[in-house]
Amino acid sequence: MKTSQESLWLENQLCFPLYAVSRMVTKLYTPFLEKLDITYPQYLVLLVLWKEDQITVSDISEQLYLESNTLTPLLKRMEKKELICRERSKEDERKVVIALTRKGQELQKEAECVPTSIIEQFKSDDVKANEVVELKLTLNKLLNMFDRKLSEKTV
Amino acid sequence: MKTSQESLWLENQLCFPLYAVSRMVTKLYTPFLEKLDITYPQYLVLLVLWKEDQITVSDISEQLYLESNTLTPLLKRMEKKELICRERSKEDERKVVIALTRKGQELQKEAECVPTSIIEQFKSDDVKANEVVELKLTLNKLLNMFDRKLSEKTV
DNA sequence: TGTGATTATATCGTGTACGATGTAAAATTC
DNA sequence: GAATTTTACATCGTACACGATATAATCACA
Repeated sequence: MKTSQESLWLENQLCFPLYAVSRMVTKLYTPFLEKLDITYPQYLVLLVLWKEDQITVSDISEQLYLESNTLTPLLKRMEKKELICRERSKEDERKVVIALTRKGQELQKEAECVPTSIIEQFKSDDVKANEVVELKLTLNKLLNMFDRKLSEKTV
Repeated sequence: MKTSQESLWLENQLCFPLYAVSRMVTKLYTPFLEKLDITYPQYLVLLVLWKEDQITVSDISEQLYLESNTLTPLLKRMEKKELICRERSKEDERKVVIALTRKGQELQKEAECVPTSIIEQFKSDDVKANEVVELKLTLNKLLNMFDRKLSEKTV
């Protein structure tokens, strides 16, 4: 049984390795994304748009769990780089439709090598492939759980 | 076998749930930390200091994997809140020693309930306790691996 | 049909993160 | 022991995150 003091040790926390690994993985992407002149959150937006183009800000918001206060400035920066277009919907003037430009579409080909390059760096003697698979499964379960909790609170 | 297109789908990425869950867990802490008038990274600094007081900025940097460009302003804000003292070391004028104030020490008692409150929220029908343990183990392995890689590059 | 509630996005302020660079003290080298 | 290198922090600029709030368009319904 852990004492209440011990429960406050950094090495006993789950949250800390989650926070630290997340930042380190983002750093892994940086050299690859720099070549494409994009940041990691911008890459995530592109992943969403490459799957489905011409979607609203709130569609992106739902998929990435980022609010408009984060997305609006981020999307404006992507517009300035001419990766996307932002346009008010005709049917519903509240909505803003995000569409890939030619440049944004063409970036997909250049990005196709990124995922395997990253996975490569996860391989090591200590961390087996099946552990990484388990990690991803558990994280996705947690994500869905937190997602449900959030929507329950709104209702 | 995944196509190169499919490898760019958000749901096939490992990095994304890592990034999203990390942010969500930080949000879980917010209501608890707000009562203590601290942020999540400030809480991490306190965790380090509660274990070992009177350490240098680079000691904290090593444990949290945060550089001085992040820590210096963060520690200054904590100094303004009178949680810590920042003082140049007499032996080595380059070093800055961080020490808890009385207020910073006393905050520990109030924080002791936080870890269990958070763990409580991880429990769910979908995510079993042993999965959370596995998650933590794998994340720590990855953290150590990336840590080694970083130090190799410096050498 | 008007009017209050809801929705979709934007703005503002604060606090991280982090690459690049600066600076002064200490260590190393010649 | 002076010059060079390294170390320990600090500063600067840019880009997220996010709580709180604003605003305009749409919806709901009395």
